[in-house]
Amino acid sequence: MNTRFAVATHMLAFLAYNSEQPVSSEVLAGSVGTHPVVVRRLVSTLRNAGFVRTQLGAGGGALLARPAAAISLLDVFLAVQEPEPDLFAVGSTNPSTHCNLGRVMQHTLEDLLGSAEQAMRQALAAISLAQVMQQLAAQLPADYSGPPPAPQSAAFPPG
Amino acid sequence: MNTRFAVATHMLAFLAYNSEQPVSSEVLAGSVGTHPVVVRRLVSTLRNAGFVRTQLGAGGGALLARPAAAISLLDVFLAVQEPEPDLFAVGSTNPSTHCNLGRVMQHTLEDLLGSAEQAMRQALAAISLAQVMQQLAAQLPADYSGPPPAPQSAAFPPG
DNA sequence: ATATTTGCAACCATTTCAGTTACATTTATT
DNA sequence: AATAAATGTAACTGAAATGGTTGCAAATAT
Repeated sequence: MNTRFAVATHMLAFLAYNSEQPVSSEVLAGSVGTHPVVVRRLVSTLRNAGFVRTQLGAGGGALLARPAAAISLLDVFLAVQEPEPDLFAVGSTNPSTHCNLGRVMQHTLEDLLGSAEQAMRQALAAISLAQVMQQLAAQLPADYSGPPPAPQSAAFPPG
Repeated sequence: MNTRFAVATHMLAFLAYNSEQPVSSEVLAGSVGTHPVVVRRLVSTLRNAGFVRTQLGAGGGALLARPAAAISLLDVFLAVQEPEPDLFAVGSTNPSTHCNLGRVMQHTLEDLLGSAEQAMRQALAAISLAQVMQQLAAQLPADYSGPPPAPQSAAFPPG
């Protein structure tokens, strides 16, 4: 799997903390550990999905577009994965249509493996960005574990 | 994701049906829709994992090494994926160690997303190859839906 | 005006993957 | 003993995906 889901979640968490003002792609890239253009690509996707909004021009950047409690990890997962990922790639196989087993195998696997994928989706749906923040706060040093710090504070210096 | 899991499951199901005699990589490749060498590569993996055994030489091929009820789809999944797949690729990100959020994000995501992956694994663990066979039988034409047909029958002509 | 920043297209290097070729080895059959 | 059939494995290939990078137009704050 690619890193987009993990990176997108990381970015959203950052935005949730710094919810006061726009965060530039450079700052986000610093925290996430990638290139600003990579960040902008992902932000673009998240903007189309309605999770963030962006401000152009100097002092611009990305902002969370809805409360962290209103974004589930399943939302994020679906937004950043290419259309219909088909987690187990059953659809990418080419079973023989002349072989009876081959003919029905694809359908059967889609059924059975689909249930496993569904389980994963339900687990992701049960986690909101707000919960991610909570878990993060519990692991941050004591002086940062409260609500979002003052705008552009040193809490998250762009490494 | 790659197609190895789906293909391996297809192959195992084929072997479970034709449990009487060895099945050649060519026949398997015919049903699965790939190249015999690709089949042998996968068979090699499944053999190391203890799911199939193989017979060298003329008339040789692959055979199921244990009852279909004793192979879960999680077994197959784990055997066929490269070591520690890390479904969500959290470990492949490089969050900044200078940014407090970056520093704990990886750990937090591994925790939270790990629970989703765990849900998927449990769902896979709950499905045995025998169940796959059952579901297959239900979808095969009536004359094939019984127990395994006679050895080398026309039930699954290698397309 | 100027500096900052997004948006986006284009390109590149790396990796992964499945398909393929080639060939040594093993074994059944005659 | 000879032959044919089959596995085991290494190596190469082409295509696709992925993430990084450059470049530049457009927007906007100062």
